Amino acid sequence: MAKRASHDKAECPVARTVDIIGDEWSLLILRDAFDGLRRFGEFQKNLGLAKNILATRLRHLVAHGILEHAPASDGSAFHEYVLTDKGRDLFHVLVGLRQWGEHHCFQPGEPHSVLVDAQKGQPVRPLEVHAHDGRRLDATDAVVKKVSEQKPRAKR
Amino acid sequence: MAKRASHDKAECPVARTVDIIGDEWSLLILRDAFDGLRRFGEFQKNLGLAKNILATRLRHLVAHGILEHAPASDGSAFHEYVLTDKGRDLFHVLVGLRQWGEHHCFQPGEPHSVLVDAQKGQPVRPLEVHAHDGRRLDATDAVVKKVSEQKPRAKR
DNA sequence: GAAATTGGTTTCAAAATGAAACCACCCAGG
DNA sequence: CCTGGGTGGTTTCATTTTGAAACCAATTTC
Repeated sequence: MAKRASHDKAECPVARTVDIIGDEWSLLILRDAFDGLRRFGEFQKNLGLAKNILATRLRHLVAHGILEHAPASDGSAFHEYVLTDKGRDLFHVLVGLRQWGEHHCFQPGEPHSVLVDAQKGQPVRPLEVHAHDGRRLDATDAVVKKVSEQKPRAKR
Repeated sequence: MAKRASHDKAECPVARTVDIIGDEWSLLILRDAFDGLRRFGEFQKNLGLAKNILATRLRHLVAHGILEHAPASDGSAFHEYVLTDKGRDLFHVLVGLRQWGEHHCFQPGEPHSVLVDAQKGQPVRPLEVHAHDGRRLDATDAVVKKVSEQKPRAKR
């Protein structure tokens, strides 16, 4: 009776995404993956989570094509977990989480890690949402149009 | 012994953010809040989650200053939950989740809701990460600089 | 060839979740 | 003013998930 809710068939893309990566450990695993971590032991050590939990999360991310479980690049017989293209496309999400945290989760002057442009070492710009015509949008300028409200497509 | 992990003192802003909003229901509540939902019953009906869970999540979001529990705007004696400025700053995160889902969680031709510019009705542009100097960056162009690697600040 | 490291799985207790029952307050109608 | 229904929860209890630790097989190192 207490089955865990699933949103994998929702019409809302946010719900489907959240259904896949919307938990604490998955997001932190992805953060570490973007940071270059690859090996089971690296994730486990860096995150400090139980190995069974890590194993299930990695399996899940691999099953959804976000990570790939490939032979280790160091020539050993072990394997490693690397971001796929699909996984790399989560970059914006992680940047968004990071920038919000930088802005709202630290005291003034409290040090935190920073995301910088690898070439110049300068911090990246805050994310912005832009309209199709280039105007900058904030939350009140954008609305969700449900499927039922969308214009029926031209034929074909 | 099975205490839930906490990252509220991490030096990584992603970890702190995820610690606060990194769960399925909180993210979906926020999605609905951006969509204009305000009342307890609206959230409960739209999300279909148990009332006790909703109550704890809302309390948590209010405690962290993301939602505000204010008297209802319709003049009744009830209250409603509205995004604070801090909460509205999560817009980019939700947009990121949405765009990834649009791109990766639907079959070609499968309908989904769309985030559009309220003025013109056009879909919003995909998010982009830009360097300080305006160059567009992808995941491989950006690196996290840990606190320990940062230049000690000039005096003062 | 032995010992340590890696990458897990298994086991079990503790914590979180979910469904349903319950309850207090507000509000509308008569 | 009384009553019935809607709103916004809290409580209770069963089920599920998590987390810690023990265990284990394969690999690598010594």
